[in-house]
Amino acid sequence: MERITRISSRVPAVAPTLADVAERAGVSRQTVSNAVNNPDLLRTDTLARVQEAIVELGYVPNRAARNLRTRASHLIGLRMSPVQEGTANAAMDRFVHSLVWTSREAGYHVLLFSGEGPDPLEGYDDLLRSTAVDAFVVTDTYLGNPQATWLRDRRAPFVAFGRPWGDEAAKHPWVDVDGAAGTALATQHLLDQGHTRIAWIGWRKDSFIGEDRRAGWSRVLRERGHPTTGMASRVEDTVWSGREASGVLLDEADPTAFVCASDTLAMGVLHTLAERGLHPGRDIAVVGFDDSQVAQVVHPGLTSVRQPLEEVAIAVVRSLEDLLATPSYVGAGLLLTPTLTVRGSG
Amino acid sequence: MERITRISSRVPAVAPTLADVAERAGVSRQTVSNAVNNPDLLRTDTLARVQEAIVELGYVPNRAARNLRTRASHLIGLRMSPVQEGTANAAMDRFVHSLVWTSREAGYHVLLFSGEGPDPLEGYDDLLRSTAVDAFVVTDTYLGNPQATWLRDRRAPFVAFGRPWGDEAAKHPWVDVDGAAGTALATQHLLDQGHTRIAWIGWRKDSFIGEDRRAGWSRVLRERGHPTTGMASRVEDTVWSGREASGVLLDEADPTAFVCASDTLAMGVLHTLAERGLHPGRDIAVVGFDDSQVAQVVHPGLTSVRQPLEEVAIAVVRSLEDLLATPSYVGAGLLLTPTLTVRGSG
DNA sequence: GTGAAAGCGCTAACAA
DNA sequence: TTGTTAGCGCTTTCAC
Repeated sequence: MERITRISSRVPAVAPTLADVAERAGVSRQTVSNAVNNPDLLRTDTLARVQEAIVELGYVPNRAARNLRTRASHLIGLRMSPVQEGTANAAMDRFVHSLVWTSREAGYHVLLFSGEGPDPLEGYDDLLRSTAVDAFVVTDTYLGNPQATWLRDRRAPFVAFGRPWGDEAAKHPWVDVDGAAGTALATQHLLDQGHTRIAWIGWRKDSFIGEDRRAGWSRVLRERGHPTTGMASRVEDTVWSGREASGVLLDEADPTAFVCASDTLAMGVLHTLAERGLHPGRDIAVVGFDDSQVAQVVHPGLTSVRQPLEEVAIAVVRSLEDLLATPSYVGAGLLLTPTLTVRGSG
Repeated sequence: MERITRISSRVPAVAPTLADVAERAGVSRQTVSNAVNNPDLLRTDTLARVQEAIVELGYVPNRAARNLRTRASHLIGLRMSPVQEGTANAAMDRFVHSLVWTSREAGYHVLLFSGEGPDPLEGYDDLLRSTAVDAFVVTDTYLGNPQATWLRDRRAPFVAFGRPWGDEAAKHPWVDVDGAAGTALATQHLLDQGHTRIAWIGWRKDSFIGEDRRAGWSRVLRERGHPTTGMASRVEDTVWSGREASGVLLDEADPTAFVCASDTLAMGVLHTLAERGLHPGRDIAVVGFDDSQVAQVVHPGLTSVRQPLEEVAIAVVRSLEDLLATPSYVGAGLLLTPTLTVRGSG
């Protein structure tokens, strides 16, 4: 049975199906399917014939049909949190890019969804149960949210970018960046420059990540016998807070350098310095965290801890593949080490 | 025929199907389908009974099956271009956020794919022909790329964020932001502040967008009889270029203000000012374009033209709905007007 | 190594 | 208003 006539060789009016290819190649539909998915099963000449037909017809497997049959979508769900205006949250966007790129090579695409509304978890549920996605990449645990528990209860396959803070017994796969190692690197770098009075501006105490990053700073200073008391401030993650906190610290603790939990806070420090006629890097050193675009373009360049987000994405996708394999495999959590990008500010 | 026993009421071992709901409600599968998709067709009491069964069973329609049957995926494809390190390209990320948010309300999700490789268009083709996405949102025409032609030839449904530069006869739906209006706004703002020698730093002449933005600046100045000759520079979109260009202009044209085609270039101007001990906003005014995070956090705040990306996303999704409706409808291109966010730099 | 049969879960078209 | 039939395009048995 012939299908609808092609209007042009380049743009068929109707997409060819397995059956079309099979007819053309003189084999059964099943053989074409095998040629696509298990080429090893075919005899070389059969395979060649089928592949030729595939090219001639411009056949591309229909995803919906395949998804229906295999009960998989080859889609990874990623929830986009609302934009944070006024902060330098480069990490998320860079991570998305890396994830898209990496997952492509693994045969996955990234499905973005926004998780706003009464129940932030609702989006996950629908997507999963409607078989729209195979798994999720969760970045919110990164903020200390215990939603991993919820997802596990729903048997939702997911890999977290961020440790299961406060739930060390968690059994889900995760990848994270060692914030303490990053700030230790930053602090060490400042010590190497001759600074000894190094202040910390970080987040409020209820932030696991904030405390982690703070730990790197305090550990290095204590190890070297330098003061930490009175040298630290815990504030909101805003430029304004960074500006305020650095002003107070400059007045009261006489630091010559600042390590900050974020580029946003570091930018706040730069505000204070500018207002006081001090030059970052020359008079006072400043180090931020995340190596955001802001750090890259501001004068004279903001030294910043850079998370290896490309590697994170690779590890996340690898964990995802393990998780979705049969049998499913969940490896140990992976902690990656950030680097320090040195620029003019210190 | 009873299905596999549920393990718990909350997490069924097997997702319920239409048939399960139908059996439970004592109706046919089709009626359940109607209850979900065309509730108006049902008698009130039948509808109620079916809905009750849906809730009890926690039924969620299987997307793959629906997609196969309806030949639609309710997915919008969006290509992610590689990250531009060292520039303040906030627009794309903000737009993605807006698009995700807006398309959700229209029942669409956003599928991200990366278009790298030998043929940048390959990704589009596969996605479309495999019925993975219903349509694309194309942001690259935004840079003047004529790939719209390619997509049209493939009969790929798409809406462009960006005018069909150089192809005014293009028939595809598009939404764009009036760059000239934005820079006109910026220039006018500077004139209102008393500036008369206002310099331009923009992109190379082969950039349609760059020329568009430049036109707003030059038009306003000419209208008011202020000089433009020797007041403009066309460079690469890098901080470094902005720094260089502003240095030269300051030396040779004696401007008191700069309007730039991007925040990246504006940041370059800030570098020059910092190096010369000049204060942005007080000594020299600087206006950028895009209202990036950089503009928001840098000292003393960078005045910048802000694109209404939320509105763009809304218009894009609306166009998409029109395009995918039957019969398909393509309205006129829509040009939105940006606003000016005034900060310390001018 | 290849083919035939069956069915994934859903909805368009029609019949009742 | 509701039910029946058929089939979307694919892959998983299981024959041959």
